[in-house]
Amino acid sequence: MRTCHATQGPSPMNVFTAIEQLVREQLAALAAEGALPAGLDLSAVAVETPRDPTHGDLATNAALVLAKAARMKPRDIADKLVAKLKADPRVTKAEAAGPGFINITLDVALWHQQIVSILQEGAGYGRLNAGQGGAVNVEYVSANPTGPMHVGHCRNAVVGDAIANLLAFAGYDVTREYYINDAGGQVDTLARSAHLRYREALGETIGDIPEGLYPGDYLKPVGTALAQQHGKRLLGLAEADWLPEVKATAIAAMLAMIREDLASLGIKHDVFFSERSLTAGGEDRVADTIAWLQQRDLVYTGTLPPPKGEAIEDWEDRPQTLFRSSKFGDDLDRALKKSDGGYTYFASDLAYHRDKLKRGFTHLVNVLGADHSGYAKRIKAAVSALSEGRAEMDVQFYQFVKLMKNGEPLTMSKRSGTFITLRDVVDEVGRDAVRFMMLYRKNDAALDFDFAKVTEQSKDNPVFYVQYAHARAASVFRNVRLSFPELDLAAARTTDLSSLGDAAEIELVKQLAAFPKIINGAARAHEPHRLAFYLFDVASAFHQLWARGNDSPHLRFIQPSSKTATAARLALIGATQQVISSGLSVLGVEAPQEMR
RNA sequence: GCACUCGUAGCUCAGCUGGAUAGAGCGUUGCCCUCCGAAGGCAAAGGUCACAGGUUCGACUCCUGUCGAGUGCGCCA
Repeated sequence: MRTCHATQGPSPMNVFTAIEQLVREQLAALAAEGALPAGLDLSAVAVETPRDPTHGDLATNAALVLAKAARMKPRDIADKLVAKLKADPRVTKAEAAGPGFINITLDVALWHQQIVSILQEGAGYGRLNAGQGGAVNVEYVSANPTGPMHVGHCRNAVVGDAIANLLAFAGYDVTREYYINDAGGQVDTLARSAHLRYREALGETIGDIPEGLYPGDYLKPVGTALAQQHGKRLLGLAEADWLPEVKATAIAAMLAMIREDLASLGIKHDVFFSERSLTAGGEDRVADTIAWLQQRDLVYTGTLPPPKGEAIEDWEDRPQTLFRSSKFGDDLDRALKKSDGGYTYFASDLAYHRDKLKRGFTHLVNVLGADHSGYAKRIKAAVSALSEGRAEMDVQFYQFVKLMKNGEPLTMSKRSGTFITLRDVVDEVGRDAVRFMMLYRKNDAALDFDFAKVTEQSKDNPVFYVQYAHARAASVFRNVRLSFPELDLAAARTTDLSSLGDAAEIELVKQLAAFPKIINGAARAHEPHRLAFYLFDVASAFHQLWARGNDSPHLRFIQPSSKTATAARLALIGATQQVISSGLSVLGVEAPQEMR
């Protein structure tokens, strides 16, 4: 996929893209002169900030990556390119170094322009139009509607929501979707559990909840509601007669609860898709899907070998309806029908994903817990078959969250119904802290979530560190009115920035200039944690610059003796605030003006 | 047995499409508030990137194997 940093607006500029473009232009010029072979693949040519600041502002690997295809020594290419780059007025220094890197030092005015561009673009800075090719569907949470959400769902919810935000920010047309598993045996169990609470609400003593039913207190209100609605009418009915009604009521109640839980995290899905709807209303879209696959010879009747691991006691070697998923990279073909004749979960999922494709999505993202990792190949195979190779499916897995308190693990017991709900966590530590902590880790890394640490307001807790940078910046804008009542962000936007030149100031601008690159990479990889770590780095650069003012008064932001210097620094601070607030909003975290 | 994910500082973790001397926080040691918010900053110490091969100008990153951890393996969802 091509990287794309295209932006809207009058003439916004990004240092990275501008210099990358310059490098490509000069490589093309060299090719035109015959100094380089024509038709070289430039896709691997990159411009990045070198780790060692003595290597200049930017570096390109162009000579290194082109050497082989061009059949030239890296240093020879580098020398030719250096000569070209030096001729550009924006470049003050260019030299070949190491194995063939080209280190570039830029006119400081370019960094100043970067600040102006960020302020010009405002909330649009960092937005891309990388996704103009197609619509993307992000399916996340999809918890069974059998109870309140717990911490495991929490990570799913936050990661999925951040991926959706990220893709939207990168220019994709995003739909956030929740698949309701309301067709299987678990919702029947829910209905039976609710029926028990119904009898309880009518005065019956029910004693211990039988093994296999859901014991949680959260079903008591459902029982009460059923009693109010139906009186004793349901008591006389056979299970087959009361079950559908009770089930519908219970599922609706559970979904309402789940929506509230999600809302407490600031999450709202666009579509709630019911599994049951696939086979309701006189149609059977699962059968339709199987028939569609059958026409393409992707379904057959056969037997599967028994699993090699632990022996299955009631293994029965029977012929069954199978989907040829092994033809699309899966290890085995997969069953579509159960021995009782009903569809498997996977069969429904095939129909569901066919529906997604029919709705025009070309990119599908699914967020699942690590316990479903075995499902990935299967569903990818399904999408590949159903879209005939035209849509791509990515499954993001996350590891489980270990809840801790002061270093001690908190155990949850489903039996007793005393698990820790998502709501408990949000109520105790707050939405922002929960969201940031869930995102401050790679998805597939295990996460210890310590209540004590997450509520602590210190550097140990990256949420506050980043938010504090934003609040500190806001306080400068409040304070500046004392010295220069007429100075504000609008005034700073058009000011002369030539007074900015300290290494710490330019370092911060470099960080800010990388924002669109970070968005692009994180969106493409579906890895929101990259953005969280980036924001930590921006905050760090800002705090460092701030602290420089302690020892060097001339670096303080507010310079009572110089209005232009103060205005220039306000521009830098304003740009920093913009990046932090935009980035945090993608993560779904507030950017506070004040944190006292 | 097979598949997926992972193994980086004492601890918890980053490391972008393969780039230059592998980074951060915590913890440890020593510093910095008469001064824009110290919820902050500076410095020191701390590494066989699990192990062994391979690919190449170059490997924490890609390939193979070994060891170790987690997850899963018709008809649950």
